Amino acid sequence: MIADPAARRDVPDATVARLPEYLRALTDLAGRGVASVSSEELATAAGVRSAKLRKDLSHLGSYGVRGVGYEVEVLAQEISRQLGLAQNWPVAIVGLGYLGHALAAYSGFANRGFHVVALLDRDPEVVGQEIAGMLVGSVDDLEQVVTGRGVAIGVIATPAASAQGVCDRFVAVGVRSVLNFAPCVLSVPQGVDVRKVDLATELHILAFHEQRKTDSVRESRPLLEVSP
Amino acid sequence: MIADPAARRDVPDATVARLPEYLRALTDLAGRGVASVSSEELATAAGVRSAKLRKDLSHLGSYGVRGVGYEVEVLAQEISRQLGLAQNWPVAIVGLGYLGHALAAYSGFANRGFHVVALLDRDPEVVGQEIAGMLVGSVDDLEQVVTGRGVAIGVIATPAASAQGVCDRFVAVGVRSVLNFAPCVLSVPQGVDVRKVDLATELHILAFHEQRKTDSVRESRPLLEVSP
DNA sequence: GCGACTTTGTGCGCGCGTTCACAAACATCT
DNA sequence: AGATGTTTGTGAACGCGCGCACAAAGTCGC
Repeated sequence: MIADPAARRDVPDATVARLPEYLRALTDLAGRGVASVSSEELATAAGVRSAKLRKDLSHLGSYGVRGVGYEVEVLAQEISRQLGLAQNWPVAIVGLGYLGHALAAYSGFANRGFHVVALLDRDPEVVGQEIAGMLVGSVDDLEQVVTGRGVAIGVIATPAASAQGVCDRFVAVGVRSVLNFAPCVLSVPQGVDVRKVDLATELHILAFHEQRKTDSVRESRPLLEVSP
Repeated sequence: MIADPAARRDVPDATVARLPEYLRALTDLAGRGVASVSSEELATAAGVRSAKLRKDLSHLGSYGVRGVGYEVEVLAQEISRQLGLAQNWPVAIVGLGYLGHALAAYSGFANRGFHVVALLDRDPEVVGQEIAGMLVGSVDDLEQVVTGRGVAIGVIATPAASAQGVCDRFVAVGVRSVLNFAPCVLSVPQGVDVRKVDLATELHILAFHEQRKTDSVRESRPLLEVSP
């Protein structure tokens, strides 16, 4: 068995944020039967520059061969291991509106190191329904379900008003990683990680740049002009 | 009419990315009848430090009063204007699986400066259905719909295999802002903005940190210990 | 076996973003 | 009106991350 390389700690956040994309690109290549890639090719597939990719990978250790490139399977395995996807993390989803429904049915979870072990909702109308082959439970049983099924990551897809309450209950029973889709800020004690995804935020950012584009078109006439 | 303040151009990307969150917090405060906030309070509500908030706002101009704070309505109006939300951007959503469905039904769009004007899918089974009060059209009519209804922002919620094709057709008819939910990299010509949201990516990042936590717990015994 | 070529891994400089700390500006109280 | 207190706006220092450019290390051809 190979011991952990020296470069264990200290992977920059910016690098960690890109590792999933590298892994996706590698899985894609492996699926098409590609056995080896250069940093240039992989970088293109992942939408970054090759220098950035190489520096990112160097933080994990040295898994390439100079003059050749990277073995797709080996590198995918290593990134997967570093991200901790060997463990098939048990995930619970709370709130099964349209978004929660989409998350429960998302194959990207099951296929990529995660296992949805619980669906919970407050609405008695929804509790008892079968979604994506799983029975929806009551949010009243949150503590019991989280503890019993060893949930490590909690996903909140409730309305904003309920989000903090659900989060608090997650934290109280030991969940230290929360993915929040509700449009609100969650306050958590130290040691708990919260990541937020707001669909409207992304659109707002696009709108900002779109406005700047149309503004500058109005100022200087030429259409479809590339910058000098 | 008030002329645009000097600080028009040059809003840093990092600041733009936070403006939507500030706007959400302000809208929240306004809804609760709050008329004035300090940078400290607003920063807490938005999940950032007050110094960062003030520097961000300073890029838009000077809308606060020293010794008092910011008028909620005024500031919300200004951020809204800067983000270009006065225009109610017409949005088209392609791909109405569970995720597309969720996006179409998401009230955060309609209420916050966006107007979903078209839903398109490839599956004849889905075309003709009514989703969120709107009839689903065929993706074959994409060009006609985009042009006819003046679509400015395209949302792609198709499987990865179809995403690039849809994107190319968007770009060909003049769409320069694309929001991509498909797990793949889209290549676009210069001048077109693409933002990507991958639900699995966020979970992967959480998994990485979660693994580091459990690793360090295994190394040093104490449970639920705060750092010194 | 040796030279030419290819590709990785990385040292270094630069630019952006964050944070600190404080002066300027306004309100309030006496 | 002047003193005191509060909060904004910002100059300056710091740190992180990105990109360049190259040496190191391997392959391939002869």
